Amino acid sequence: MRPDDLNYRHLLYFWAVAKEGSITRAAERLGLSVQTISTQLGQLERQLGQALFAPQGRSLKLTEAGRTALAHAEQIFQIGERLRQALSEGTHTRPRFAVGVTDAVPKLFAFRLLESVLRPPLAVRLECIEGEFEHLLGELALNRLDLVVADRSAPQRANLKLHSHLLCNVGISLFGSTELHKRCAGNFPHSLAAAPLLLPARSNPLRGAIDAWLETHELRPDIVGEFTDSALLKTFGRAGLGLFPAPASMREDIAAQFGAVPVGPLQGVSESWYAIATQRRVQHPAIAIVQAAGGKQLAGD
Amino acid sequence: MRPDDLNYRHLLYFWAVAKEGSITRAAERLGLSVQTISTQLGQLERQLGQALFAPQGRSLKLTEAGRTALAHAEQIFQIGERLRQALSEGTHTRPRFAVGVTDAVPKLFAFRLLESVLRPPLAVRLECIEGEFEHLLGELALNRLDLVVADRSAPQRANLKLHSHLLCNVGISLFGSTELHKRCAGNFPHSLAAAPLLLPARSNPLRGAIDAWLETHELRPDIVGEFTDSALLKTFGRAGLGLFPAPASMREDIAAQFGAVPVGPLQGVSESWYAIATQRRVQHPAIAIVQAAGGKQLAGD
DNA sequence: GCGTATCTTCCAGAAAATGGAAACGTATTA
DNA sequence: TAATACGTTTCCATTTTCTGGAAGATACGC
Repeated sequence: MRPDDLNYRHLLYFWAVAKEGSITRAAERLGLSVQTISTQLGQLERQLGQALFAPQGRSLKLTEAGRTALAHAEQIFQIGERLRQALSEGTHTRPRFAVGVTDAVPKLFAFRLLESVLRPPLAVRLECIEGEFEHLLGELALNRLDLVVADRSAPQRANLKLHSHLLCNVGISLFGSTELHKRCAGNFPHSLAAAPLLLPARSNPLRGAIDAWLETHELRPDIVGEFTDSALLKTFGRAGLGLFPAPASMREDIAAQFGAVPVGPLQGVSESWYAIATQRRVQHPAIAIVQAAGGKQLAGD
Repeated sequence: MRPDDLNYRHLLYFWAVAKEGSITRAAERLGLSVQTISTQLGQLERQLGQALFAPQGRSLKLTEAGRTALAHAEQIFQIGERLRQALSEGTHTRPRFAVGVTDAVPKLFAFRLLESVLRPPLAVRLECIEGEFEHLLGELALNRLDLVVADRSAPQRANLKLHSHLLCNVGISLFGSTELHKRCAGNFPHSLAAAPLLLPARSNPLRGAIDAWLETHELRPDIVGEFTDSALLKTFGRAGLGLFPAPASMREDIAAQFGAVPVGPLQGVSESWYAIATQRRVQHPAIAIVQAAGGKQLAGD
């Protein structure tokens, strides 16, 4: 490699830093130490003969040259990622559509959202990945995912151009087996005082809203379980181990699949689901379909 | 860097090998040893999990996966090169147009070919590079040049998609100072038997044609100098040190600039100039202008 | 001011790239 | 058929580059 050739490893680190907005976060995402990134970044700047970042307080800000570099790097690594995928998936006829879904999103909702992209005219090969919200956003940034469906919108980070599209906002009720319903339906919500409850984990935005709701109603129910995965939560609910929160509008599905009925509404508590994508010149055609499907479910409520 | 990330250095070497058609040539161009390239290529294939090349006799042939990889690599390194240039040239308003010109091309011809791109509507910043034919083709392959003007067309190498456009074909005469003209113009070409001659170097295609012409006429003139640079050759000619070959149609220019007049035509000897470009989706707009300018000079002859 | 968060510099150990030597396989030539 | 030329691959010691611990510099918030 000639000395004046671009060092693509350095460029990759630069790209990560630019998108994450800080060396520290980029180092985390790349699984490297900050010194390493800082050093390589310095080498890249020295080689290019100009600064890509300017110190901005205790963090960094892209220079004009940096913006140019970022725009090019974005393209380069997008193509690189496509190459990696093209070679790893062999010669499938169906185009790939990779979606990350956080645990908290009801499987049925995700299913209805995504089922249509499998059918013509798109007929993609759907690749579904579950995982931590932050991890999924990382994969999105690396162009390894086309879309993330989550129960929260994306934090706005500098240069990481994410677009969060609200798919659906639903009111939440507590559901329970018929037995629990018998015990708790009367005098709701005061009947909850001694009721067993299955709740989302604290990392889940819905959990915060439910905790606040319990607070206002001065209720101290017996929290018997916490889950990140909404399906697992409902499976425990099906066994009658506790009341669990779920979208009021999914009453029928929950009755059919989990044998549970609404015990009472959590007034003012709602859950939102978002489709999060990177802003690209050419969006994956399946994204529009998914967004439309989200809108339909919203209208159906 | 994650272990399953693309190694862009390896990809660069693969790209060079694919375009050059052999590891040996790629190693030469990159200034590395064959073992190095071979090793890295092997690593890339192992990491991707499939062969990019298949042995074909004692050389290599792209596999289907290799063709996919090449197409992507081509884009990646083209963008990388644009980035390098965008950053090195700062914020010029004029778009860059980089042309390689081999020594053998008369400067005046090159000038007439290229002058129009400096003027509106294109108004590019012209970057002229002289050098060995092979070296210039290398720069072209690396996308560091947009066009090469040379006295020969490009050899057809596998995967190195070059397009040679014939600009001009001109008949050659021998020119000389008025003094030499006096000595040699009578009884041409037999008068050449004892005449001092300034000729292009043996690497030049025109030289082959001239040698053949001398052979057929059974002439053994006194070759006093060999030059790769046609301008330097003519400068010696101007000093009266020998007769020199030049396009018959440039008579007036040569009289004005080098004080030399035609002594006699080399029947059947001609020189061609070519504009050589890589085949891209979007050609540099200046290339069309240059090709048109070449056509005009041809018409004028 | 003091603790904390962030980037940078220095340096030694770890990892990767590199090329010399030689083996191997295939085409060309005698 | 053998000899030769050409091109790739493998082995391995050397060189270069990358990496992260430690410590220093600078900015922000309380």
